[in-house]
Amino acid sequence: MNPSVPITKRIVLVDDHPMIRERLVELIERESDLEVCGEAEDRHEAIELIAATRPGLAIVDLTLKSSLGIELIKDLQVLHPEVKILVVSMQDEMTYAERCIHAGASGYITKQHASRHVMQAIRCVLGGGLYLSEAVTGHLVSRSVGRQAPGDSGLAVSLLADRELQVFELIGKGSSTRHIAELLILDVKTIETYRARIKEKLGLKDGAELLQRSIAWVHRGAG
Amino acid sequence: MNPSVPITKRIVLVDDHPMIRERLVELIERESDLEVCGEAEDRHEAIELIAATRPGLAIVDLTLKSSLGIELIKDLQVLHPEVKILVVSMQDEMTYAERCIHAGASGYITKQHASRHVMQAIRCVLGGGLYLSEAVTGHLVSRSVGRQAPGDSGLAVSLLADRELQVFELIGKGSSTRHIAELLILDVKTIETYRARIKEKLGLKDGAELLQRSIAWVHRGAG
DNA sequence: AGTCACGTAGTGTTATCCACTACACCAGAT
DNA sequence: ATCTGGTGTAGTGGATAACACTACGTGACT
Repeated sequence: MNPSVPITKRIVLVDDHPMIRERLVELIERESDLEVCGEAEDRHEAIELIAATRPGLAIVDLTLKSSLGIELIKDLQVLHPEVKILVVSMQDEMTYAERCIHAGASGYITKQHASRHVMQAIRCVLGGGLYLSEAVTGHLVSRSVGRQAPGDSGLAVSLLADRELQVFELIGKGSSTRHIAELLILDVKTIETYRARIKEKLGLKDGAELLQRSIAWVHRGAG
Repeated sequence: MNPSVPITKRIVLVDDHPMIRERLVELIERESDLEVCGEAEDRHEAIELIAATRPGLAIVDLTLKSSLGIELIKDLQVLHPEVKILVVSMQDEMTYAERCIHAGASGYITKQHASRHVMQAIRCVLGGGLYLSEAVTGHLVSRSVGRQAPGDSGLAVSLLADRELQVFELIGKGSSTRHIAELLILDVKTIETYRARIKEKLGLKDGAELLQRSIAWVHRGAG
């Protein structure tokens, strides 16, 4: 590890927006010790490319055309656990960041950030660190004070009791409290209690946050 | 109009993704007869900037933070009808393209397209033309040729007015009525009216159905 | 044998939804 | 040149749903 002869780190880009890729290529190639060794537009391409090139880092967009980015992250985690993953997403929702990290990513940054933050994130992740933008860290830290060990389950959703989870899922599908009550043959008041307990356990502020979380949960395949 | 001494065309960029802006700046500055005379991240900034600089073209992202893209186009159409507008959007839905053109844009291209298409679009619009990517034109043409029978619906969602669609999308993302009102800087009562009109147009019975439909729409377009 | 999480439900207050109305504006149709 | 209809905006008043808080039996773990 002689600093005067640094090893060139190889990076692949997975994003279906050419302009973003082009910009990333430029940023990366400008650094003498980094290079882009390939680009992919979807999950399939990405997996082949990474198998072929064995890069040190994959920069992945969350919202690929045909496939969910998060699935790609999980795949890569299994297939190539040594490849670091940095998520560059359009979404600023914390929900996504949490899921990505849990799925195995080492960094999450949104496209709202300037390129110098992106470079920072790349460096950080390549150096073995975990990169999260401030907004997100605040949220995550406050919820994982216990800093659970690797096995952890991570997702707060696993804190939910069975009935709570059922209700959570139904909320995410857009069912009203009344409808859920009828479905489960319970009093509306009982469902309200569940809602409250879920919000408490997941640290959610109001019904809207609960709704958003549950939608995300239902639509990005459970953990 | 001596071709050997072309007038430099001035362009403003309105997009909340710095990386996209950076890439566009690069592409544009590379052309000798074009220049970027300013950048904005939201509607307000954009309007001030355009009033101040009077560019020949504004390149506008549809999905600004608070999803006011279309409103911006309408504003500009009224305030500065001489400024051409090219929409560069993440959405490939034709619904949007159609609306944008109607609102006064002269071009619509998605970020999925390579930069050379973007340049083409810029040239086309600056030259006084209308630019649409193939997929979209096909759709528009087929629609203006007769089609549109009563049962049609094609997409019921296309019955919605612009504001209604905005609200519909925000509902699908789990935002509360209050939150939507704040985002769009409107009275809660106004949003309630939109909810009612959406329900009517889409034939939905209650809020839960509205919620479900909007979630489905947001999380897998069309339907 | 006592705490603790869970499933269930009640009370009272506050916020939201809903049905209806209003009105200005613009675009097409008559 | 006027009428009609869609759109963007907002209000009123009554019906519903959400929220905060409390309650209690049951089983589990310590």
